[in-house]
Amino acid sequence: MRYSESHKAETHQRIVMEASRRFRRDGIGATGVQSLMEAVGLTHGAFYAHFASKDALVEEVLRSIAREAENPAAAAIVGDDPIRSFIDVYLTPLHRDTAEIGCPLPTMSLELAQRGSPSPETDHLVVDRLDAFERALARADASDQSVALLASLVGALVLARSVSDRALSDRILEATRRWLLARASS
Amino acid sequence: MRYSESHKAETHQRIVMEASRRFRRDGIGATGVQSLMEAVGLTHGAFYAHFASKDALVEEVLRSIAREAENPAAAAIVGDDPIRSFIDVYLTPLHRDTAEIGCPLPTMSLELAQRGSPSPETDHLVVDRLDAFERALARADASDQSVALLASLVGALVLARSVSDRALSDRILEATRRWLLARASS
DNA sequence: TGTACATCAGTGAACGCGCGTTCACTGATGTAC
DNA sequence: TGTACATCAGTGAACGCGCGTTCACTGATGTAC
Repeated sequence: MRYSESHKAETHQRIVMEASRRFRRDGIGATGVQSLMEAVGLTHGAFYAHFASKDALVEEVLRSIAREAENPAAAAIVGDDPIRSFIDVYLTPLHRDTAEIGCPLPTMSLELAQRGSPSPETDHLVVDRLDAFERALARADASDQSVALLASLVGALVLARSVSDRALSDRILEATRRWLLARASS
Repeated sequence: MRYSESHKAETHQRIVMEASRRFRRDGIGATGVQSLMEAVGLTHGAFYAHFASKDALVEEVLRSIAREAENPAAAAIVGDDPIRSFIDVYLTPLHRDTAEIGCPLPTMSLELAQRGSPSPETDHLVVDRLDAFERALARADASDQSVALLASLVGALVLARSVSDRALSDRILEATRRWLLARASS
């Protein structure tokens, strides 16, 4: 069946977006090509009309995430106190429970490294975030603080998503948030 | 072939220790039963003379890690300034590059959660660490600070292991270390 | 305007592979007679 | 002391399964005549 001119590009984009959500929610390894294509409404064979391999999809998803400014993690770098806003949005139960539209670093960064494909895409995600922090901070120790802040945020989300005790998970988010706001807000 | 009385327990322990290293270095999913048993010098079939399943091994490894005090992450909670010592040891290139004998949280915690088996073992690892911090801190905001400190340490190690640029990786460790020592040391 | 052909996104069976797991079997050693 | 048997850690072939990937094929539509 032949489709309208934009049809392929639209399908392509739907695959990328679904993968982007699943990679962040379930991880890359746990996202199979077959179930991914089923979710998009196609059979697995069609995948290779759009991507040379799963790794090629991973790269495109990373580029797509780096591009988008709509994810909660990126959207909050605005307002009077952008750092405070970012912390407030990042360390919420909502962000913890909706990994599929959240920051890719807590879920994907380590897996990308363990997969052994050291593409510079991960570095870009980290560097872009650090640059945004440094711009918003504009302090003497902005460089160190940006790094420490990002590490705290990512670590808190990793731990909050890892523990099974909901109360402990909430405590991790709230305590880190309080502590960071007392020390890191500009 | 029948073996000496302690032989089975020794083999059992060798499997647990090898798995403990591999789980932390490569991840649980990436550690296959076959290659694990090969590393111990046995065939894969023998695995089930020691463990009911791979999940049973995972649980025993977690218990083993919680028990051991020899890993660098736990060993440093001593001396005049135990928090400082801990930070100094945790945020080193050595710890980053020897995940197999390091803290299990950066590598294993998220994967345990993603596997969907919410055993309380992960929670114990986190709670034990937090308790140790609180005891060493003994300050008014010790609870918040313990959580934020652990989050920073875990996040920094996750990020340092994720980026491919070695200089950036070193910078993540050093900047977080400087920032934490200036604010979190007791 | 009507017919023949080219295009190509998507189909679905099949590929080799490694996974966790099962199980009939081996054979060196400890124990019983 | 010598022989027969029981034990059981470890062997290795085989299981079903899902993975990523390949490929001959389909068939609705756009284009050419």
